[in-house]
Amino acid sequence: MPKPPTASRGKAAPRAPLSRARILDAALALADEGGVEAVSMRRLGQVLGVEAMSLYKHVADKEAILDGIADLVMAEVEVPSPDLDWRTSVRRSAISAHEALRRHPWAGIVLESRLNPGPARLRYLEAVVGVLRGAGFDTATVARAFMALDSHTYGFTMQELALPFDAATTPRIAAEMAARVFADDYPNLAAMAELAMSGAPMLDFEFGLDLLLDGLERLRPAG
Amino acid sequence: MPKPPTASRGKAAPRAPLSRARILDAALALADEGGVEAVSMRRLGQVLGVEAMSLYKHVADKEAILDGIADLVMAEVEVPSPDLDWRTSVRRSAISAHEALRRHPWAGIVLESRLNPGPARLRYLEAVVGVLRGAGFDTATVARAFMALDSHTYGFTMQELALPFDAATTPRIAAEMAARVFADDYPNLAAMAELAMSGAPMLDFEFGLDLLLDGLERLRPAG
DNA sequence: AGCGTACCCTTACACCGTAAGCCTGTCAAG
DNA sequence: CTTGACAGGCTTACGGTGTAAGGGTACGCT
Repeated sequence: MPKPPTASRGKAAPRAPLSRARILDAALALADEGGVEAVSMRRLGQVLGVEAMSLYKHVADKEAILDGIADLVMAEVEVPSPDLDWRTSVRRSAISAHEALRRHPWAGIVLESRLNPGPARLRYLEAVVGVLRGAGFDTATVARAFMALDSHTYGFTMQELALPFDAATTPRIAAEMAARVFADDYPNLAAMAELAMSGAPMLDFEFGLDLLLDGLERLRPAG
Repeated sequence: MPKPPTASRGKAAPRAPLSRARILDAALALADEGGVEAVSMRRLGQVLGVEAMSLYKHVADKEAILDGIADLVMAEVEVPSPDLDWRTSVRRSAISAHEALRRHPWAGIVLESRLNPGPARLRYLEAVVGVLRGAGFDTATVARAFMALDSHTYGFTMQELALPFDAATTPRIAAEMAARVFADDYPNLAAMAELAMSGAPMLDFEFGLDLLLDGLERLRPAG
């Protein structure tokens, strides 16, 4: 006696019919709570009440799933608006990207290892490039500027996430690090650790961002 | 009849006795030619003429191996000298780090996911922080400046490596991309693709780097 | 001579991604 | 109503992964 696969009529189907979107949502949730290595085809199937192989009817690869959830994260970042002035527009979207990447700590690594940008990423790229061009930068400078800005966003976030402390626990761990590293061998790092112990915020995404934006503004052709 | 495990006396031993260093060297080679996913305990053992489990006598984990080879890469980067002026010193070491990461394309991702810096990394951190402090920056600014500089180094390199083209093949692939992306949907990206097709170098590590250094110089207390 | 021990091997387990093929409920065409 | 195609799920299997547990052996020391 096979258990009824779907109710014969309008009775609520025992499970929703599975779809690319449902798979990606579940994968995103898995990644958020357990990191990328927590999303495996088997576990994903389990969460969805389905066997692992069933996923392959809706998705080519595990790679495709990673592509998908990476783009879901990209879809969360605020696309720069062409209506604001270029600087605040780009600044806001960079900050928004930083926040999105922090919300999904696994996403940086995944995005960086992806070859083909998804639609959300393309939309973002298009908009940023558009705003920069609109600001009067020539094409070559736009390319360089974009690389610099995005490098800071990704690089900063990933270092930040790799750091062994989050904002809340900074002083504790910093003290521990200071002890390990102590004085003699690394005096300069010890000074940094001391600073961190004082509770001063060490992580300032906007510092580097503004350095870059200031520099770009200075390069911008008048008009 | 077990094959002679080691020659009874001075006859050249059939294999060197295995050691952490030998393991790391082999792992580094493996990673360089096949990426991180090419370094597995079994394959590593095979390369060293040894069974996988034997590695665990010299190394705690696979993680420890990754820690090790990551630090080997860090050891390749030029530590900033306190004798040069701060700017050229920091600049040179950033460029050197960029080159080291390019030589070992897998290293960026590995380094970013590592929690505890190895000795080479510590040496590098200590030196950079030292030079920045020597340049007159106060501690808080040193922390921010360092984060910004390192973010650019890592972020840029990783984007660069994720890009589907290297310098040589740029025009070809860019053309292909331009076709895929074509005009209507992403006019700005199309313009970028066109630029890339013209053969103009798109990747300029030093552009963003100098933006940051210029900004820092301006922030630097006089004297 | 005998012992400790450093080193390597064997076996085994739980997990991974996915190729190949089967089974069955649904639905449109005849 | 019958029939056939087919979509969407399941089963099984293969070759890979990291590593826990324990077995054996050859060397250096006393």
